[in-house]
Amino acid sequence: MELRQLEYFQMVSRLNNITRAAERLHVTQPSITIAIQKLEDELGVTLFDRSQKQITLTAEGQVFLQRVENILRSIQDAMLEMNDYRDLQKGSIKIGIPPMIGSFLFPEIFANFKTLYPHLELCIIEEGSIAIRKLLEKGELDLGIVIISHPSPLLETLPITKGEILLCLPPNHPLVHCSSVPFFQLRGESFILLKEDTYHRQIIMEECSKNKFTPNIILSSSQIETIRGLVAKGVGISFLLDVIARKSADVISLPLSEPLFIEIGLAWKKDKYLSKASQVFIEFVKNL
Amino acid sequence: MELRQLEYFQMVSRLNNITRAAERLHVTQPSITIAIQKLEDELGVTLFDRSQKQITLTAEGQVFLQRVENILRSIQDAMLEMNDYRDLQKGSIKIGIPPMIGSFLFPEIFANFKTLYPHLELCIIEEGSIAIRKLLEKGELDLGIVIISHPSPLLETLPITKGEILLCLPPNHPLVHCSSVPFFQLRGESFILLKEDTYHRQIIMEECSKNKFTPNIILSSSQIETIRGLVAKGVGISFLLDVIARKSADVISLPLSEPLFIEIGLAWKKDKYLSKASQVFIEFVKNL
DNA sequence: GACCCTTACGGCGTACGTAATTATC
DNA sequence: GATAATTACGTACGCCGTAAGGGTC
Repeated sequence: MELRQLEYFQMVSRLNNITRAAERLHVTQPSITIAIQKLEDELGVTLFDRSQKQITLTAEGQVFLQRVENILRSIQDAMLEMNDYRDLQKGSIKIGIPPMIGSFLFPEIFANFKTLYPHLELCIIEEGSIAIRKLLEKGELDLGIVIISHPSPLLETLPITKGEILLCLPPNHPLVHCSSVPFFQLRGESFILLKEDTYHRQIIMEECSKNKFTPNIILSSSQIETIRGLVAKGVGISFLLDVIARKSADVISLPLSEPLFIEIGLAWKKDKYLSKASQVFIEFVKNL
Repeated sequence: MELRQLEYFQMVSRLNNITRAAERLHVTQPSITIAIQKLEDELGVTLFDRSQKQITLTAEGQVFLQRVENILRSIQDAMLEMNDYRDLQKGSIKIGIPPMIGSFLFPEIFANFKTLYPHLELCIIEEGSIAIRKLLEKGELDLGIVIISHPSPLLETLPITKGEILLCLPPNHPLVHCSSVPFFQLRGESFILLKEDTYHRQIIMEECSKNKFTPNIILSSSQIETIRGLVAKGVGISFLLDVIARKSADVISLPLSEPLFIEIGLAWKKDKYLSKASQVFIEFVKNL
């Protein structure tokens, strides 16, 4: 059985005339005669009554026509849907966003992208940056926003922006009047950090070990807003990205004497197939 | 787009492996590679991720697979249905007919059915009603005419008609002038019965045991005509269905004092696939 | 190096078109 | 005799199989 035969059959059924059907389909009418004969042979039924000059569907032919109309419509639908994907009328991107970065960078990117590509769905996975990297490497995410200072051989990256990690203090903290703070001075402080699965935390921990002390971590959260609240209340100190810290009126943020810069970027698995939608997103980010 | 491409696509999707798919489909694997490439070209989307050693469906591919599974199933269905019709044109029904019932009921049904469905062949298996029931339950018959007073959990039944079992006597028998005969009066008679594999015989035997005697069976036959001849010659007495007995001029038939009724019907195996032809026959009998 | 997919190429089947034939009104 | 379907036949396109080439683990 061939689709062509079904299409011929459908047209002949509609027109009750092989010659007209042939004209419509831009083939000669013997082609249609043969095609339908073969179809009938294969099915083992007579689809058309040829006893009159004008051929008409038999009872079996009518039943088969119903089926064929359905089948051809389904195929049409499937092709149209694929066209939609091709033309980006459809498609979804699974993208991982870590809390620190997602909270300031993503809303902006997201809004702009959606106005350009309203049909594309962005499926957001909120995880720590280390978890996101693992998911990317496993191929379970299409894209992720990560700190690209720790490059992975499995991932392709595209820088988006840079940020500085600032020390965040309660307003009544003795250090608030310094213009910058050396890291070792934080030795005795209570630290409030992001959860273990983030590079942000890893960076702070590395600084501590460089300065030969183990931080007193009194709390870990993955919610920026929680951390900020705790710092404001004087529970402890923390570290936020500059863009976030600046928006926080109730905490004081200061640069470190040896400033900590991080580079933020988009990442995806090398050599993995990227859906058209993901490719478009990468292009979009490139042109920011 | 070609059906072959869709079939290849489906198999590759299922196995995630072109080589295996090629083996299953009895083609070489380049054929599949090419077919799928062309499909992707036509659709304008990438269906498979070929970056790993093992190819896997892309997001678009997964969507397309759903569609394709549907389409191929529809086509399969359409072909199966046409096969059913083909069987209607060339097909045959294996139907079991017991002697007593077949001899009066079947000729009439058969003749009418044949005029309506001249293409259908009715293949008649003549066996006793018990044997027919067993063949039905084994699935070796499509349909059977049986006495449905003894229902079977494996069989579906459709009542056709009822009949009364009449006592048949030679014209010179002392009981012929009675209007009805009590069964116990037959104690000393010579019985001529149908063979062991019939319910008809079983019913008579049950009556005997109810009346506490063992019949003197001098002969068993499966031929109604033989039985009738023997009764006419005065060899013994027998029992025939009313419709048959009435047509027999050379024997006298009388009702029993406690009349024996049987219900006759069409039966077929539950849950067994019924060919279109058999379905048509059942419908035909329903509308008698 | 083993496995798997893709590319290259030649043969063959077959679907198509042209032309002739048959059938119906 | 006109219209329409079928049959007959030669061509040409395209699918398939064989063989070689590139990737990945």
